[in-house]
Amino acid sequence: MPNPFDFGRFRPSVRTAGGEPLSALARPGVRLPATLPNRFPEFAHSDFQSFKEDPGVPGVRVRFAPSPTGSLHVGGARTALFNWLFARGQGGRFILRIEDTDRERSSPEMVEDILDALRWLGLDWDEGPFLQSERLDRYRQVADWLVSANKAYRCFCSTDELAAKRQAASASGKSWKYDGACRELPPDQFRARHARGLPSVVRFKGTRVGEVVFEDRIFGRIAHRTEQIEDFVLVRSDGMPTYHLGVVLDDLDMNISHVIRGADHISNTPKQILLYQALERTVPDFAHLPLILGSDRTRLSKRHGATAVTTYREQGYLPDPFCNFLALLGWSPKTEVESLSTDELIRQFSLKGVNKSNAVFDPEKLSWFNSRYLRNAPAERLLPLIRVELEREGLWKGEFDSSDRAWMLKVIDLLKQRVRMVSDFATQGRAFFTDDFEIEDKARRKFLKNEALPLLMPELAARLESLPAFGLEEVESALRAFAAEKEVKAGLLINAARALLTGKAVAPGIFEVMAALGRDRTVARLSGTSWLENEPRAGE
RNA sequence: GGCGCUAUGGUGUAAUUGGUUAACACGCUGCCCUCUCAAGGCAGAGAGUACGGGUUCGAUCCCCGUUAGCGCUACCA
Repeated sequence: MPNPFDFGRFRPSVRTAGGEPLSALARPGVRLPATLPNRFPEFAHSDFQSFKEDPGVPGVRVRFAPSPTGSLHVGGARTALFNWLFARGQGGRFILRIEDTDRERSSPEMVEDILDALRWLGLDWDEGPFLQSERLDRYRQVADWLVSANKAYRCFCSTDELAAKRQAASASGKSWKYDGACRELPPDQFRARHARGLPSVVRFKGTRVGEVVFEDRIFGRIAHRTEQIEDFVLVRSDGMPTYHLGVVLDDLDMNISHVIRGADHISNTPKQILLYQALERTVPDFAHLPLILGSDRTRLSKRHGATAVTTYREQGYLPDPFCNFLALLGWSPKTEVESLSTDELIRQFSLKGVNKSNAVFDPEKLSWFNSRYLRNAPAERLLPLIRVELEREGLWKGEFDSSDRAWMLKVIDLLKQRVRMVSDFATQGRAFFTDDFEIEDKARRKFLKNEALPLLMPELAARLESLPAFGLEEVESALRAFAAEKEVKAGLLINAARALLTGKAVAPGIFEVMAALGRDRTVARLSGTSWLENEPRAGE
């Protein structure tokens, strides 16, 4: 097995135009403040001061950091999966963090929803979930330090002012980024505005020479010139940290070794690297994952149908095939075998197998994985899942899991062959679990039109009723003998029986159905005549 | 608009220190099996690797340009 650490240790660098490392320009003697009381005593390596002295050792620590502005979608699930697979494969730690600094859009319900979805997928976390909203003091503390070290500054420009400038620029066809109006505010002006109680944000004081270069584990070398990186906001006027401050500080405090996240963050990475530099810390490894798109090659969204993981759970998809399918979006195993159990996924996953191009989400293939999994799963495993579906339909009976358990397992084995989702057991298999079912029109049209049937079926029922035993073979030979005797094709009887017994045009082999239903139910349904009365309406 | 990234059948992905009939899976078509539908078996269609140049005996692979798509360009994350 290839060693996933084979590709060497990439370190990003920031260089001036002259080529010397930017850290050489950093002001000497600047120290971080003593850390606040640790709000996360669970962290083994979270001491912001000390871990720098102890590089190398930590091992793999990765994280998934969704923001609770919506429920977990397939893109997020794939990101979580890859982090989890990497951690599990490396014997590392998988940490869950909730980025809820956007007060407007975040909600506790969504946090629960995301946790639920992750649990369902089987992606268990080792630490967390940690909420950024509980670390506010820490962000402010570090932001203050940054300001005092002249690596950030307070900006009094109002959003209106900025919007106006941006407007003006775009009106004349030019791009605009923050002009640094407050960057070198004279002390007296600063004091004056401060005294007036003007709201302000904290902006990062970026350098304007050289370029930021980093080696992405997946995309390779990525370079940005620093001049195109504006002085981004670190702390909003309401005191809440922005994403950039949040991620960097959290990844530092949580001692994250590999940042594995969506490629939509590639362009943010240089900003964050600058921040790491300003904080005088080493930078984690970055691995950006290609994005998942809808069938029209635009970013997956609601109008592409289901994007929330919970929707798939509700529709009867299973976590294992779901993860298997997700893993194949952007990653491929070394071998040609695509159907992998979660354990095999862990064993085979490597960042080296991840490609760079965006992938289109194909529900058909997901469905194939799901049906394949269902077909091969032992009935015992499926029973609890099916129970949920039957309960939802009001079809569940206690005996199914007690006195009739053996029978139930047999029925599951029968039905699982041609099912695509768990919910199909309750719909396609309804007639096995209750006598209250309808004969679908399609079955009527296909199988019940022959005029001889109203006479034949009750007679067949009588024949079956008198059978000494009601096993597969007895039933089959009885039906075939009856067909021969009446000089009709066995298929005519078989298909009519299918419609009468299951209500469906599609069902398992008819003799298996009869054996599973048992003599009484089989005879009753075949001899019943109610189907003659409800003719389907004309035109249907 | 600026900046960044990407580009192999319809979809997901393989492939070669540059040399293969460009491979596998989903989907699709036909046949077999057969009591329906799946499954399974067999056979097939579908890309000449976005386009245009270059380097080379030879390019999907290296270089340049173009195009397209996506991402970033917020006091969202």
